[in-house]
Amino acid sequence: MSRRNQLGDLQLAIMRVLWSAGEASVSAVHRALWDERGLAPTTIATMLRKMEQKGVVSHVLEGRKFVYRPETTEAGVRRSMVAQLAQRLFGGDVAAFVSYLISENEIDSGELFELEKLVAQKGRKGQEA
Amino acid sequence: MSRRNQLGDLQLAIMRVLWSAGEASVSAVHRALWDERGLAPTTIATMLRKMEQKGVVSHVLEGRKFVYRPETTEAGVRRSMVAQLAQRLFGGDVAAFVSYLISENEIDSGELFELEKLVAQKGRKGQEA
DNA sequence: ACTTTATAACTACCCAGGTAGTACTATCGT
DNA sequence: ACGATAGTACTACCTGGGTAGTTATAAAGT
Repeated sequence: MSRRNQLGDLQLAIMRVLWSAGEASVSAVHRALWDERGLAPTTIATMLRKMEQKGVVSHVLEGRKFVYRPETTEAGVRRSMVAQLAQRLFGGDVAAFVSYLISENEIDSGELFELEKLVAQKGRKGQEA
Repeated sequence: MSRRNQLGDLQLAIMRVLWSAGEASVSAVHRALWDERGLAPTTIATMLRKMEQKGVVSHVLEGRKFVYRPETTEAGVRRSMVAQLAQRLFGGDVAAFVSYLISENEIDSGELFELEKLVAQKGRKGQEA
């Protein structure tokens, strides 16, 4: 569940297409990313092949084209990638990570209010257990 | 301030040594990381050379050995790396990032209490402005 | 049937992180 | 003076992300 879910930038972009579409052919992915990246179709195809070897997508043959499906969830990828950064930067201490984010970044007060509620809620849940 | 501060795992480990010691020779870094990694001294030396080309460290000749100094701060590196992940995963929305972290990860209630204070404090500061 | 066109496979690069051996040089101990 | 030691430089290799050309194949149009 770990190394597998560490994705590069292009891989993430491709996964986003697959997650939102459910499944997509190479050319569909290519079209979806064309404006944002302008890559050659073969680049997309190569990347998808590499990603399949890695296990994050799979394909089925449909007519004469490959239709790719995601084999990992967005939540899982987020979890792994965040965990890895937390590990790298804060020795895995997520709370330290969060407090760093709050203190070092500009978060507007509306967002902070939402966070306050979220933290309070979580806090109560923690108390129950 | 961007690509430069994206560091790999070993690079981060080396930087931590330099940050905490202020400066260190190759062999000092090697010794400091020996238990944790067991790498060859030449590996450390090579990495430091690569890091110097990148601009994150510099060296001065002291006697017959190179003494390396960090040329970037821990805060800067954290900022860049967190920003990059926030970009990759949440389109740069740090608040979304934080709320994700709080909701999806196990943070114990003591830590949450601290966070609550921190958020409240930040909230007040935001109100003033 | 023959050409265009779509699709996939293979191959090849580049870059950066990571790992380390080998070669050279200077210094140090005897 | 000479061999061991310490230190750097150079070179090489592996991996994975990223990018794409070239080639093979199959389908589809005329």
